Amino acid sequence: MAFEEEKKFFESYIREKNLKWSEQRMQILEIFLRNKKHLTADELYRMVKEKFPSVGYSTIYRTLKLLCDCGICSELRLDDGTIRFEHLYRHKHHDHLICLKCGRMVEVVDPEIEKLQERLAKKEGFILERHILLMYGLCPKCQSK
Amino acid sequence: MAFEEEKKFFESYIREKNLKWSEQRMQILEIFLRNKKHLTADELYRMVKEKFPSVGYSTIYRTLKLLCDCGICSELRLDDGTIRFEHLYRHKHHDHLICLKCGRMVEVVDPEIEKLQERLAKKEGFILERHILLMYGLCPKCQSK
DNA sequence: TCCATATTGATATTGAATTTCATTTTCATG
DNA sequence: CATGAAAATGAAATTCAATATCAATATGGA
Ligand SMILES: [Mn+2]
Ligand SMILES: [Mn+2]
Ligand SMILES: [Zn+2]
Ligand SMILES: [Zn+2]
Repeated sequence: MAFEEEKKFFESYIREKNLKWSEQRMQILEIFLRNKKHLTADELYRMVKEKFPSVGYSTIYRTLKLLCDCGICSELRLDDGTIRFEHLYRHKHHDHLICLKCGRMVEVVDPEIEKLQERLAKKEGFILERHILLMYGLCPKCQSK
Repeated sequence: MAFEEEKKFFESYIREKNLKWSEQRMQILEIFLRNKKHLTADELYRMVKEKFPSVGYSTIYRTLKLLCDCGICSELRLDDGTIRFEHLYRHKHHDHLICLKCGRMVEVVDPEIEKLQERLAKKEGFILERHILLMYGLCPKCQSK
């Protein structure tokens, strides 16, 4: 099976916290990793359910929480309130371009923007910890329709 | 009473849409405007309730929706999912610095950041429509504690 | 193997937001 | 002014994602 590294990482986190390994947790992790980023909890639930029909909704949420806690995944709250989960393990910080028509999400980083944010914060006396930048518009494909 | 201009503006919007003027709507608008920005629906509800004890929760939500539709107020969805409403009438676009400790929100704009966002979007072929930038950190006061 | 403890999944519960609906209010018309 | 059609209101019911509860099950150290 794939994603041995992430699975080992998750397992050590689990051991460290005196939690227990479980088939469900590993299945959820694998399916989360196998699929492209930015799934909702419900989308993930349906995918896991296909291979593992007995899985409960709560287990999805509980496992996602663990995955967020250990840094494998991270929650992204969009403009409309929906929460999507994205890969964080060995992924650097990035912002998002989101198509208003088809929902496509492009991951981007602009070091200059990041730097200017720091400058802006400093001007107001803030010490920045993190930020969220969501840019909404039309992707190339959706512009021609 | 204050905010005559905004009230007139709201009233014309209401007439235009063949809706009806009501005491509640005007009270809600006035209290929304009177208070500093970034209230939650519930905070606004409580404030309106003080002067107008019979008001219902739904009327708050319904009026906030109208105020958003006509451009007097706008919804700001924060990182933790809470929705706050802010003044939009004669207020320009701005982003937010938010203190993680005390919740203080500072409104900021950096034209360079805005420009770089456009550049970044163009690089990916996107046509930008809007964006949300939330910067979280510690405000000056909260740094010394 | 034993067994304390964590995990699971069905179900119930939460809380913000919305919908429903009987009653009240608005306002164009006469 | 009245009148009445249509909109607005507030209480209550409903929605929906997320969380909590809890009896049954699985895990893993001794
Ligand atoms: Mn992403
Ligand atoms: Mn603001
Ligand atoms: Zn698109
Ligand atoms: Zn502060």
